[in-house]
Amino acid sequence: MIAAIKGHGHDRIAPADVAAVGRRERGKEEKRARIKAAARELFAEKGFAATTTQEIAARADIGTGTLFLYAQSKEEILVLVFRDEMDRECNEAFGALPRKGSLLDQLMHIYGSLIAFHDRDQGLGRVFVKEVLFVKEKNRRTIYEFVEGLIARTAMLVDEGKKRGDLDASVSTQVLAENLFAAYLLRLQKWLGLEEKLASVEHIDRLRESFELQLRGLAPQPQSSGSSGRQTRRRRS
Amino acid sequence: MIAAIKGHGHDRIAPADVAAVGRRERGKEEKRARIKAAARELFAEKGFAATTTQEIAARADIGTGTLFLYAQSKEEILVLVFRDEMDRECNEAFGALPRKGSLLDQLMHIYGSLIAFHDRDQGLGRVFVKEVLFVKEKNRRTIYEFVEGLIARTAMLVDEGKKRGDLDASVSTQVLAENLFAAYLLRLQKWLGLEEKLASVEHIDRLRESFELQLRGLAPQPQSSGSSGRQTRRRRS
DNA sequence: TTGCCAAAGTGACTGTAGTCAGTTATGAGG
DNA sequence: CCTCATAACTGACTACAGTCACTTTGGCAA
Repeated sequence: MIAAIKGHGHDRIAPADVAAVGRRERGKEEKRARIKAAARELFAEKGFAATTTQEIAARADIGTGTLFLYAQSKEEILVLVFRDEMDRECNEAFGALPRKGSLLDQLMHIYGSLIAFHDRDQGLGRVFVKEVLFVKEKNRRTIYEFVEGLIARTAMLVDEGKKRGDLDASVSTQVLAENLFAAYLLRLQKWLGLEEKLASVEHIDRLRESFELQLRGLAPQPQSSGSSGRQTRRRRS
Repeated sequence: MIAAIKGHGHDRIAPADVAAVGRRERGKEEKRARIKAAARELFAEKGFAATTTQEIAARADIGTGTLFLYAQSKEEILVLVFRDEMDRECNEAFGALPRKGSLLDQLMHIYGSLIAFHDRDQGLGRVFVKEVLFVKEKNRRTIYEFVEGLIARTAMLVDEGKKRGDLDASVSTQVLAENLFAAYLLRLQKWLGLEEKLASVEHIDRLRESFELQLRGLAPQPQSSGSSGRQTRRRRS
């Protein structure tokens, strides 16, 4: 298939050229794509549990063993697929961010759309959310990146909130972002893991309550130096 | 082994009597105990992955099939074992609660000791934490109860904090308790799941930061009615 | 006591995730 | 062009979680 382009002698390829990365790399990328496509289809058709790795390999037209060069477990195959879709959803959500809303509005916009996303396929979501923080794969850039990326983007929102004056400057952006994400993750896990068979709308409401409480009292202090003197200002009323 | 006590004729058992629940129930309870013991030993000896369900069954002196009457998966066997130990740890921690500490101190006492507990066996902890919110077993009273129980006890601490005047009365006890637990769980999952190979002490520090931020600004308002303006918009009962 | 039913128990068996010893393709150097 | 090193690939195979058709046991009523 199209040996082409390989002039013959010593025409060095530009190191970072896109198309000229050699057959190996291109082949791998193409296989990875085929695996994702095959898995996506089969999971949609029959669900995660009922799909066998053999089937995935067959539909992707590769050997069984090859599959496990690209993912270290069946669960990781799902993660491979899901990560793409989560990224897309996430990018859309951040793209359509209401520029003039409060921080809470913005957070709900993002995390609400993620909950809505999971609402569309709870079966797969369940497995994904379970694996989320437990995937150890050689080729980084899957879950870890996704989680950290989401937290980082949340941190950006928080930072903007600070600049707008919604939040006191002494609040740690990173800690707050993690706390917000933590509330989201717990909600997701309780929803998809345990019973709690509420409608997704209710989960969104609950999440809003969590967020509200986290943001409460973090508005800038009128004038005093940053740190609010911890607790008790007045003892028992 | 001590057939005993079964007088012989028609000595009716008091319906809710502890020891006289009939051979069936006693047999089941005893088997459950044997399973837990066997699993505990084997997991400690060889780790979770290297232990087979056959081995557990053999050491517990029951058939393979029987094992799966008591747990629906290998992971659930671990949960069975771990739940007991977590309970013990948890009870000890709550028992030794510093009565005169601040809410933050109390929270750190409880959750710090849980982190220390997990520090002692990270391999098993990893599996446990992964399963925590995803175990669906017929006989309730395992994970769900543990998680909800811990949240409820956290809520008690929060409530006491309110009574002491550490927290404003308008703060939702339940929501705050869940938020605190969420921060703990995320920390645990990042620790045992992803890399983050920090020492447990560091995780404790990070957790304290999370808790501090969550409690910040929740002290009672001097006199005005609850909300600090800005972004509380919805209320919910 | 006996007979019956349902609950509990069993282990040979099955389906499948994941491995590994062996094969093939790629590309670098000569 | 050929040769060699090694990365990529393969599918027959293995180990094991979990099932299921059958057996045993316990409890109860006649």
